[in-house]
Amino acid sequence: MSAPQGWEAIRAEVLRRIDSRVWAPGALIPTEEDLAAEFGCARATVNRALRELALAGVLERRRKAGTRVATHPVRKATLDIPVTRLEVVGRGQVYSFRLLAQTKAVPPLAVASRLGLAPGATLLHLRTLHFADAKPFLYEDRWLNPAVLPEGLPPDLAEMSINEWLVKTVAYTYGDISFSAANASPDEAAYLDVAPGAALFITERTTWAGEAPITLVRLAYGPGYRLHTQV
Amino acid sequence: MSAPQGWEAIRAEVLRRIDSRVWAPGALIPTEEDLAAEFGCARATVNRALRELALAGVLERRRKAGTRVATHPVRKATLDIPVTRLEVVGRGQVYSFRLLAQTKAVPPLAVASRLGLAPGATLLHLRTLHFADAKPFLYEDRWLNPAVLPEGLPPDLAEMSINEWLVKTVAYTYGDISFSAANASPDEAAYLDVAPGAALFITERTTWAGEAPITLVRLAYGPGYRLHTQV
DNA sequence: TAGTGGTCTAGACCACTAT
DNA sequence: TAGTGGTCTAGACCACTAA
Repeated sequence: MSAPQGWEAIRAEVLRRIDSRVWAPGALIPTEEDLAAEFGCARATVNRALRELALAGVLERRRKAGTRVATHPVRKATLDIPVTRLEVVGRGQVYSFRLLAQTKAVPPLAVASRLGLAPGATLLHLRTLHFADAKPFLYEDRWLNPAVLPEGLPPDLAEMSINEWLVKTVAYTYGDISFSAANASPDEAAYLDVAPGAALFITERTTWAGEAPITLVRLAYGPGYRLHTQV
Repeated sequence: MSAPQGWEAIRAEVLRRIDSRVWAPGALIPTEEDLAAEFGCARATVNRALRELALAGVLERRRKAGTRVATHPVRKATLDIPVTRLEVVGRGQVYSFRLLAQTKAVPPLAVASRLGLAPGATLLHLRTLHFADAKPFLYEDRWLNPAVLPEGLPPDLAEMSINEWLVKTVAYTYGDISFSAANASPDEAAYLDVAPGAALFITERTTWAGEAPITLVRLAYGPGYRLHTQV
């Protein structure tokens, strides 16, 4: 057996009561103090359990108003955003990558404005193809702000992909991510070895270190890719 | 000003030290006890801050081994999974939907097995088209376990979509979600008013109440849809 | 204004694990 | 086995807000 102890047991019991409709959606549940008395523990322990459930979107809490079972469960799903190499290795496949192009260029206006840079600023433009078991897995198109690279690019890009080198070298404090779908352009189709127009899963990330933009990267995954999580 | 106080201030300071490379990736940081002494607070307060950062993937903690700055920041992104109606309304558009079909049917084997049901079990099959400002927004294909519906389907489906009625009626305790991309089938293209083969953003959810499967639903979003979050 | 959640404290014991 | 994080306690004060 491994019955949860402590705050996890309380979280489980609260979930059970919600599931069995002892506490219906929208209903007010007892105060932390009352629950602590019922479960014979400190209020902080109940607080920990209810706080986690509120974070997960199961409960809605407001001071003075008390705690309610969420009516519209805006469930929160937590996604892991792994480094590509580890993602491939985690599937039991062999990882490799190939740098297709590395240039200095003035980015499109949309890129510059997304990064909050003046139009006309020069960025590094890198395009990389990542492989799983020697099969194309991911096409990466990256714009990189040279100002955040104290020593320029690493000399040896054989060992480590740009992304991995970046996260070791330039810690970022803030970023945003979006997911969408797009039809493969002729170029992308050729790189990923799929039919032109195939539906690709697209991840776009922008990252910042404080006020300074670091990079904007677009990842195009071949057909069959799935991002998966639990709620 | 609104300088953070308490554990949030500690979290901010730790992030600052990581960002400024006072604590490099992979480095061991002081123990909770030491930090509590430095910041002049209780160890529990430091623990709260470091726990949040570990949850976010910024730190890696192990008993006895101490706390390290994550080398491969498997950053965690938190996504909100809203009810479709609220998603549309949240964009400032008018929401409506149309139930295209409602039948009892034996689902494909893949569906039955994903739900852990015996092959041959009969499920409800619902197909719904959701609109934003009278434009097709989302095509929904849902299999529903009738065993979890104590009173059958609601008589009036004009007010509330199936999904919204479900979450009010059958609280679920567990689910999983996956995101992918797919080319629009001829049917989907017709419903969503896009070209056949257009890249659609696909969300698939399976939900459970305890041991009982509730529903498996596939949502196909038209081109232009983006799921967005911050890290 | 009073009720409720949010957080902090000082101390304690325990669980895990590097050595 | 000893060091470190994980959690709990009993009590306190504060922040927010419904009534």
